Amino acid sequence: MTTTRADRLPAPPEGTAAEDCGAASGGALLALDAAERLAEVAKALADPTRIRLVAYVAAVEGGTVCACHLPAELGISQPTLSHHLRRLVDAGVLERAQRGRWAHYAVVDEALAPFAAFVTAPAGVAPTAGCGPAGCGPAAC
Amino acid sequence: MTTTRADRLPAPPEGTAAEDCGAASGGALLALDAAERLAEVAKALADPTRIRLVAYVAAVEGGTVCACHLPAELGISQPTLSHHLRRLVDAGVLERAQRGRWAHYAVVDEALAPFAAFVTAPAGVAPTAGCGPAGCGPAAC
DNA sequence: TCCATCTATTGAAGATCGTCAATACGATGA
DNA sequence: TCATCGTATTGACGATCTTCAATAGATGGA
Repeated sequence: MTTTRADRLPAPPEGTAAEDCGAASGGALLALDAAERLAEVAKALADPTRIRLVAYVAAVEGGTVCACHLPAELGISQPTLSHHLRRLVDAGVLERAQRGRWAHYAVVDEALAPFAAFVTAPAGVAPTAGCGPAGCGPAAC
Repeated sequence: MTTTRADRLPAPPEGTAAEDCGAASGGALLALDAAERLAEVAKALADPTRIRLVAYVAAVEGGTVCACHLPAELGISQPTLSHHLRRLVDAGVLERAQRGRWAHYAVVDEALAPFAAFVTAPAGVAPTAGCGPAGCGPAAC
């Protein structure tokens, strides 16, 4: 049973372990639908190739993504590139404009903003912290 | 072939499409290892249950996560909860301290910071934008 | 009209993931 | 010492994901 850096965690005050479990009885977790939306963005980014694509699109003026060389640079095939771009568009992370033969992409900041807020301050998106029925936790469960 | 909101993307200037492809010849993508590290955090968060767990841990004073009620509240079994917590710890998103029978968790801000920076400003983590060999892009490829 | 280019889709295969039942392990209290 | 509690691990199953070969579709130029 592995233990990480225990010293990093504040020790709960003596005799208050049960209450430390959560301030409010019936404390709520983040709503499932909100969590699912955040998880969709995370899933879209849960691949190094897609991370690189988003970084690339964000950095390129005008957002043209050239399939002609990206597959070689990314070490993937053209259909795989198309698949990843599709995944990013489906998740709303990128948006796509077709101009003639060429597809142009842009990062959708509005799609990333809630996720950025979440990873910057995870507690900020949770409703009242709590851990269930009153009296839950060490010494009480 | 779906088209998203084309008007959101700036049209490249006339006659500059090729150059729009990227400013620097041999333009680099984000390094693969950097992308893999970012993708690891995204993978850890690519599940609504783990999103809720991280939000919960961040919100709870002292970070005690009570398995006694969380499975029911999350709609999962105790082994699945344990699995998810393990995934988050392995990814470095959470850290864990065992105190007697009880496990205490805390969010590792340092692990989330690079990812937060990435989703806040994806272009900021890419090296010089570019799209490969000089002259790449519409009209040049 | 035909050909080239850029991109998307389909199908398949292997890998990974989320889930739970069963079980195991360590800590604690009687 | 034994029972209970909180948590972890194992194994298995179904679902999802990543990949590429083959192919298709749209656009543009000759």
